[in-house]
Amino acid sequence: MKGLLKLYHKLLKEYGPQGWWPLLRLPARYHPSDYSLPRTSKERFEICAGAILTQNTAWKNAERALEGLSKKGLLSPERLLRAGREAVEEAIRPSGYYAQKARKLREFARFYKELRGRTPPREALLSLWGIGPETADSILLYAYKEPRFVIDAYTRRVLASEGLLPPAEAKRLSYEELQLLFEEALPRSVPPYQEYHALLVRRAKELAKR
DNA sequence: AGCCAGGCTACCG
DNA sequence: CGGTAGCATGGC
Repeated sequence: MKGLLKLYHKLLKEYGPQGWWPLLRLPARYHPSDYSLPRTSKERFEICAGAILTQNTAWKNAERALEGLSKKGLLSPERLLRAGREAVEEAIRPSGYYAQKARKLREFARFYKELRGRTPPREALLSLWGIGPETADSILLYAYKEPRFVIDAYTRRVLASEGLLPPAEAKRLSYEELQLLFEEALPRSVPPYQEYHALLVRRAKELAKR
């Protein structure tokens, strides 16, 4: 689908680089045009945790949960595992679904530790409780810099509103089918995958304002 | 005062 | 397979 590449350039021109994924230690959180992050295992884990905490949740609330974990010194796999379930739930309460997300974080933490820095296969991520396709691909793309295009609810809306697909089609196509469309339309490279996904979210938010 | 937010699981036909 | 209830808090 050729229109996909055109849309990318259009959105990039209109909004500029978005600098995803946000990190707590950066005052502005976002880091446009800096594709060197994450640089440490700590930052990598923070991205993974954020990907879980933001499931069906506004980023602002996910960020509060991350800050809650950070403030209590729980933002690491070891500390998450050592802390009690209740302490984790309490720290992440603002992000909602706190009981489920506490379990997801702790199960992911065990998995993360066993990786010892290696990049997980997508199938391994998907086999974890609480990690679906979008969360897995967000982790791979932003935390591990693997070229996997992330599809979310916004993607479908923008495709339809930009006239690239009939609304019924945008809805009917599976996650993997949509992902393939984007991955075939773009150069197989991490920065454009990161930017395009973030730009689609940006666009969808602008759209929602009216 | 509802509706929605950077989903996923479990269970249904 | 596709469709849907349940999970929960905070912003608008």
